[in-house]
Amino acid sequence: MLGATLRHTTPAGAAAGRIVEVEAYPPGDPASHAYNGLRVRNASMFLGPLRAYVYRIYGTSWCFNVTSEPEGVGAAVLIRALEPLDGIALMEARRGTSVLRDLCRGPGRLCTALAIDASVDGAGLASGGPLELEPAAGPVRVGLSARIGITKAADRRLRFYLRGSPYLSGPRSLSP
DNA sequence: TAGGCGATGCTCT
DNA sequence: GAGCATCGCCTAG
Repeated sequence: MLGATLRHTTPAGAAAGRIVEVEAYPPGDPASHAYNGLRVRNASMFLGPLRAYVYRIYGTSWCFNVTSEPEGVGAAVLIRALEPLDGIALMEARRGTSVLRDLCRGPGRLCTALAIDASVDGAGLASGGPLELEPAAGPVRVGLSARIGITKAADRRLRFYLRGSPYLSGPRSLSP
């Protein structure tokens, strides 16, 4: 996932960014929304690989995940931050800021910038559709750390980021 | 940069 | 009724 490009095309235009930070929520993980089995809310996690799983958090923000396991197995990768690439004016308008570093730094912010909400929950990520995931162009330098903002299984090192990227979320100390 | 806090809509117990 | 895979605004240093 790291280094891949996420693009969302809407009637307002296209917006895209390079994925620089993710967190894994694998099968059997107590912190995963799929841990307690298939529910209405988490149904998209069980659809098979490369599907969108979108949910609302704290009543105010959306979070975007990409499913990662075969159909029937609930697991996903949370996209935590992007490096803005295309449609920057559109993202600035949606976010209400022109600070490039802040456009997609954090899971809720990148959803606002790309206009991702419940309407794309369960959608496929094949090229040609409104939501697209383009593979990384080349090798990337990966760092890892504990995940941010969770309480269960908080010690597992399942947060992955592009070393040296200025577009990472969380405190600097977490991304050496 | 770090820490506190309110807003807000679910799901689960 | 509690607890969140968060954010923006504020203050202190």
